[in-house]
Amino acid sequence: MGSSVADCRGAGVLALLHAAGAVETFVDAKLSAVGLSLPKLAALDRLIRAGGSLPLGQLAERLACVRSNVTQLVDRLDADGLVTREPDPNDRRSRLAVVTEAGRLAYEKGSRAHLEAERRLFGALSSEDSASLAVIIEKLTTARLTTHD
Amino acid sequence: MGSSVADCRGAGVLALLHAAGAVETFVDAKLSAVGLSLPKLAALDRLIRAGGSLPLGQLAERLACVRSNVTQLVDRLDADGLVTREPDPNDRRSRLAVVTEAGRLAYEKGSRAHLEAERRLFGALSSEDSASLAVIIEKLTTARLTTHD
DNA sequence: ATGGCTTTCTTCATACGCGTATTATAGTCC
DNA sequence: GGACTATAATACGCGTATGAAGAAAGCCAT
Repeated sequence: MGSSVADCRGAGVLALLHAAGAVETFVDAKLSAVGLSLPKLAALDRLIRAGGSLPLGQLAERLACVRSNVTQLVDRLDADGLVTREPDPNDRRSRLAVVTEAGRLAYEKGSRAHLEAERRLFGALSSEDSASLAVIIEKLTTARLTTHD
Repeated sequence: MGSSVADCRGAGVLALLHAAGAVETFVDAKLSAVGLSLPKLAALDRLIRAGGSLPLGQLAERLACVRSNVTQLVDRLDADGLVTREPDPNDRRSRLAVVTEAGRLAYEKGSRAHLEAERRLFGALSSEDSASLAVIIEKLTTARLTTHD
């Protein structure tokens, strides 16, 4: 992401976005040490969980983003040698993103980096904090939908 | 912004980033109705609070982002007619971003839209929730710094 | 005063997200 | 079988973020 939303005082939207931006920056910094970014790690994660390959459209769906975005993300992963594009034998319209060996390796390292970052950040929270946070996140994400007149 | 960080289960980093992305999307949607975005509103805010104008470097500092970013943001605000660039009488290296009348008007509307979005989102939270969130945000943003070895 | 650092802004390359064409392939219906 | 529609990937334009490198202006010290 990279929010830029500075301001913060109080616990309003801006404070939340600022904190999220800081968290993301922190995690991304850890990941960049192994040549990854959060979007790249997420893509590798979906591919590996799916058994090593997916049509780009499927990948887009699992990443909850638009197709054109995945096209570009896979371009970058391809340039990094972490995935390759191969024809889909079942549907000639479709192309498969396939994780390479280097991709699996990067995923291993990236996952460890991510877990470590998570421990650093969330280790500062008590278990009640974590529980509150889960509730708050739930409320915030559903608030928009219900007030969606 | 648009984080793309899908996954979410539990209250880990990914869930937090996902929620923040959703919140940002929501606020941005409200702002786009008045022709603004969060970065643009933030820039207008800093300029107006500073009395109507700032050198670009100062603006970058107050937005907590890099200069090149502000150059482009001011380009867009300029194109929108919300800000103009004027020479700094005190230092010819420097250029001032100056809010226009249209800029002040947009700021008024944008602020109202932002406040309304805030009410919608945070209205779903109890006052204990808000208090917890403030604490959590504080802990998360300082955790990184203290474990910064 | 001139030569050398610093500061200010801009430009360029890159990454990531969105939406909207456009193109190729598949499936369907007359 | 040929036209229509649905779907997959891509191309393109744009907003927002970063960082590196350049140009112009100021400052300082010899």
